[in-house]
Amino acid sequence: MQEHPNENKSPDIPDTDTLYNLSELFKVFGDATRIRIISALLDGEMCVFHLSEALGMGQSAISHQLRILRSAGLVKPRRSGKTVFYSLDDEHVKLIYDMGLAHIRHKNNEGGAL
Amino acid sequence: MQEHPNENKSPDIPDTDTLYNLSELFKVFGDATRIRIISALLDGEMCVFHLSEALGMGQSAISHQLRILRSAGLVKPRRSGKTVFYSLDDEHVKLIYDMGLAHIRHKNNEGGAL
DNA sequence: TCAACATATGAATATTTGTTCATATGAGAA
DNA sequence: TTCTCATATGAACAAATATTCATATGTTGA
Repeated sequence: MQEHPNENKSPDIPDTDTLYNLSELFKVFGDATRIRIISALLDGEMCVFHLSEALGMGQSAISHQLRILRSAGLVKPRRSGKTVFYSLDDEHVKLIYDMGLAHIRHKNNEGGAL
Repeated sequence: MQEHPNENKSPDIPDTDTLYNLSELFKVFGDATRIRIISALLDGEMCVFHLSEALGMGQSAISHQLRILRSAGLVKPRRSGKTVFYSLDDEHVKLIYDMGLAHIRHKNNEGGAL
């Protein structure tokens, strides 16, 4: 036996279909506008108009991106009168977001050392 | 004042530049070929030829994608004679990958319930 | 040096995708 | 109902991107 950190030699390779879905999920995170929306929603729900103001983009562009985020199950809408408030659907969203940020910062900090 | 659930009003919103880099990171995960490469490398290093065989794709396509993965700091090469072995650069890669899988499975399991 | 092999790279092409513009849907107020 | 406001949607265009083909780089062995 070896004392390497990763003991689980699981040939747990998901099928191609699952990996495709996984790539589709990350693709949703892989756009600057959508990430900015997610980032804005970390502090709580926000309506479409407010989002478009915060990001300095047209309402239509935001709405289109919200639809993609919604289809992916990353955000969910709440209607209140004429306005629709969006919020993160799931704690996983924040976890994935934070994990990505951690990676970036990790890479930034080793930049000078290597 | 209102008593909304999210009290932590942390204006910890990263600057647009950082969020752009974050989206670029997720964009790298957001391709089926690259995710399959990452998935294959979870079990250990693999050479380019073997990877192209495992994925049933041309060597050039794999090489192109490996370059993207390498630039993003997700995989690293190790040369041994003529062959180059690739492995995951960083534990974060597996963490992000696993987090994404967890999200997908989570969503699949709530599909019937909601 | 030359030949054979493994990988990397560049150009070209086809597909995907984000934004804009115009318009449609839907809710509240009069 | 009709007007207005907030959001959603569809079409069109521009930009980004993955794969293929051809070729270059670099290593090993003769």
